[in-house]
Amino acid sequence: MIRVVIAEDQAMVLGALAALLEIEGDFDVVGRAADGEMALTLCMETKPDVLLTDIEMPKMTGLELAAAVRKQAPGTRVIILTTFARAGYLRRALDAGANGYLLKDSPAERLANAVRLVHQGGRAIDPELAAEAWSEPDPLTDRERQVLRMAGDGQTSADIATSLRLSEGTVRNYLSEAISKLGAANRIEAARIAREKGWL
Amino acid sequence: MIRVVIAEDQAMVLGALAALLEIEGDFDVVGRAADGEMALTLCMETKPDVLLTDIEMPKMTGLELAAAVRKQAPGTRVIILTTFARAGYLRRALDAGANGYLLKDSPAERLANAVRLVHQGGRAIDPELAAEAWSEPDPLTDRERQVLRMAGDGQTSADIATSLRLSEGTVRNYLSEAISKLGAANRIEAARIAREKGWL
DNA sequence: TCCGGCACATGACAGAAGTCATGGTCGCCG
DNA sequence: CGGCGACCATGACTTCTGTCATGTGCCGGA
Repeated sequence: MIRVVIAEDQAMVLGALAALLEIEGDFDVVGRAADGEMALTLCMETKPDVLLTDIEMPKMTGLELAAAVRKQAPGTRVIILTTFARAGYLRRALDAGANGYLLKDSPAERLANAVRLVHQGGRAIDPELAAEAWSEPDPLTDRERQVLRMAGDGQTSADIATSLRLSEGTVRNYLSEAISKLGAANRIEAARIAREKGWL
Repeated sequence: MIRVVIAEDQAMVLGALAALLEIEGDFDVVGRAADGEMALTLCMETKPDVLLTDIEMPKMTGLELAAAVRKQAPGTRVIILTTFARAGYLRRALDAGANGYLLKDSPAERLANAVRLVHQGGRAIDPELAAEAWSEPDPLTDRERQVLRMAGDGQTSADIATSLRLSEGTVRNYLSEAISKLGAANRIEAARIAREKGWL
């Protein structure tokens, strides 16, 4: 039996994933956590073979959790399971010591196999992502990203200029460059595109 | 046996939900759909007792799907299962003829009971949401909503005016009214607020 | 060392966005 | 019928946005 802890903030999905593994017969779900801190505690108490975790959770993200588990419960191997096919996330997950990275978009059958593979010492990277990881990199500079994020929340150029202690013209210029780099027609579209690519 | 079709765009979650129901013993998952159109086709072919559907899906939203199923497969009862505790969604779901509305945040045990309840002719509204449903109603008119949605995607007033065969001034006026009704400072913030409330 | 490339920064100007006053149409109620 | 309120529609006016020309400082390669 492979002993598994699952961390996922949507209770319904958490329960469903547990059912999905238990129906296979060779998994024992020894812990369920609704946030990162609870997951870390559970991992230290139960020393599971595998931790399956979402990224976006309250209190501690799955990426922080992966790093903490690697330090404090080194026998446990970590699989990240998330909605987001963002190249940046995969890189940070591997840096944090994760042994697997799956997308919620990929078929359910893949989950059990990935857990088995990682338990045996292998790696399980979602193929959809492995390709995308080497695709177009974020073209935005730090300032452009910062300004675009604020503009996407509805702040005016003047608001942003005040917050960042810049002139209004400068802010508009960053936005203009971001708009041009992303092939957008205005700040709204630019923010939407950047968000979709995971660059904000 | 209660015959169920599930519609959910994240394949992993779809599979997990199916496992969750099948493990109970009294459900038969007769169809799985990754988008709204596929779900509608499946419902017309298999005439399930209950359709369990997400809201945000490609091609056809869960709300549109609920309305279509009510018309074209009236024997099938519909439960909406979604992440979003937005009052506007619940209201529109009930208007569309849904018999249940569950949140992915609520415990997994509740799902099976809700499906059984709805199958017996009852209603299953998530208690977290039932209270919130009677809060502030959508203040936007049809035109305002339509224009705000397009503006929120990054279209300019001129684009929108052309699409809807209006003068540019009219479009700007609708946006101005929406901005004022929502207490926003500009179209971007207005679109964000409306989206969060489930009014778009 | 000198130059080119890059990120950062600014202001002037044309064009888009937001506000306001105004008027039209429809349905509803006294 | 007449008045009222809600929604739809428009143009004039002010404010905000997006673009462009310009300039600075910093780093790495020839």
